[in-house]
Amino acid sequence: MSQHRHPGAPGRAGAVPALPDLPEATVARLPEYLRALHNVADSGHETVSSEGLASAAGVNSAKLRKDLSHLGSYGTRGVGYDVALLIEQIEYVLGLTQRRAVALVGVGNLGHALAGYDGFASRGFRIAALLDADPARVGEEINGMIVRHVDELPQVVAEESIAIGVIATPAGAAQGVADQLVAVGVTSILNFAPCVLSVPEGVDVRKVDLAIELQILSFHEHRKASLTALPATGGSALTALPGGLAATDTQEAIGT
Amino acid sequence: MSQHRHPGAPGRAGAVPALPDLPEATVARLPEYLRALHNVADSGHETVSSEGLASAAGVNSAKLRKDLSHLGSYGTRGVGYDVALLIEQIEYVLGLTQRRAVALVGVGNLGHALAGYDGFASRGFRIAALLDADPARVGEEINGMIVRHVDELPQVVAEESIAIGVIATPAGAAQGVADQLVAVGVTSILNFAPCVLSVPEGVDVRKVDLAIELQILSFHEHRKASLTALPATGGSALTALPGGLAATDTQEAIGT
DNA sequence: CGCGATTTGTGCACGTCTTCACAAGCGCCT
DNA sequence: AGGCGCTTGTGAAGACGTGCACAAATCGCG
Repeated sequence: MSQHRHPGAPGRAGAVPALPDLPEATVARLPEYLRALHNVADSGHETVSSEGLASAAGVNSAKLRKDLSHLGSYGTRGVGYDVALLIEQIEYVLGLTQRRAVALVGVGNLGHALAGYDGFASRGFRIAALLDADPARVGEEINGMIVRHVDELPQVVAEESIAIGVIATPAGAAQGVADQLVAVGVTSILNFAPCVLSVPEGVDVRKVDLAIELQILSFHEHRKASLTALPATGGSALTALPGGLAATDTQEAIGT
Repeated sequence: MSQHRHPGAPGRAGAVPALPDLPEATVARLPEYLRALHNVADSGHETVSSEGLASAAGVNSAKLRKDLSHLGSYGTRGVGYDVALLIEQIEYVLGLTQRRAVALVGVGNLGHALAGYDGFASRGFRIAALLDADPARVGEEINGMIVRHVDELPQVVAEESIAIGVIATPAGAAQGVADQLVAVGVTSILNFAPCVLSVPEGVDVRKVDLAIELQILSFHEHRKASLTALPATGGSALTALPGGLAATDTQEAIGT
């Protein structure tokens, strides 16, 4: 392993240099590494150690090294990782070498915000279409784009070669929209509606539920409260939490 | 074990009936079960089997049973789970018996949408304060609430006894806001800014990064494309994905 | 040219999560 | 009252993810 030759990234023509099938946990962390790497690059460093990158990404350095090793990584012992090269590698693996077009269905409260979110544009995506089922919303202009009716999905997807759909409708409408998306060839869905989607095999769904995140935090609050209520000496239950707002993980000190 | 007596939920006075410390993976799924249970309740069923609830929540029934067993669960063999009782139990464990107040910092694009998101209100939370650092935004009314300046945090937190903060600022401002939140006694943070927060021990942080979710989907798209490109017979690469938009997981057929 | 400082890549052990498979328990019907 | 079918709760096995600790590799310096 690790003869110094780049297996896939640079010659980005035919693609298909046999993507290694990474552990899901690793895949989920690669985007975070990518973001951290861009920060490091912006701060002028050409290389970064696993330690430095790990703390910038909020993980343990051993985990980071193992993750990177899975993609046949590009580090140099005694030196660290070449920032530019690693960015290129991760972007390649994540399929971000070309900007991906996504369709956003549901331009309500949340959809509106997503349509205007520039974090998508800066991280490899292009919102290529806004769609809604409500005729009252069709025609509205958001962020320079016109909202079209969801029934135009077939044309829209064909025009823009869209493979990813984002659902930001109410829960009741989500399954229907998912079916429509699948029917026109979308194979990845990001679902913001609080419901389970059922899709054919081969279609990937990820779900983001804002209330669930809060509920998980609520559990920990509850547990913390029930612990500080009994134990002996501690004192300073809910109201205290005195000074020390200092660091714990220390992500500063990146390259150097 | 499992003598039929409710360890904690009903007598909701003194609390502290020794929360069992659940596996994190279980905690992360409880909110989904809760949502599914409300659906079941709305459809009129009084009991539900692990199979039924599991498919409504999009998980495997063995996993659901084990999860519920961790909280000393309330099922009856041969019958299933009492829907109302289970709802009460899970809400208790998640600390949702009283509505929790949260402070939302950052009323930009995304923050605006979060402020108007009714999913919070209906799932046990109350947005008790909107804050922003930009003087131009202070005073604005959103959804019946007035935006206050972030420096008023100490008063706001005291007034409303807030323990959870939501950060929806740009990445650059997030760490500063987190420090401020921690300083006034907030012990749980939901972070929408694309950056790592460093906080003292005892403070919980959960992160939601919308672009990361898309990048994970992008990886799977890339992999699917690189697989359908080579293999022999398949054909129908990107453009096809013919009919069959049918079900796979089938979450319908809930109780019955 | 060799040596020491540094940092990656990884074998191994450990812990957590998932899944299977089945005994124990419950209600209903005869 | 007894038996039968259904469903929970759980032990045990397996899969997966994590973190330690160290050998291998590279650089820079004397």
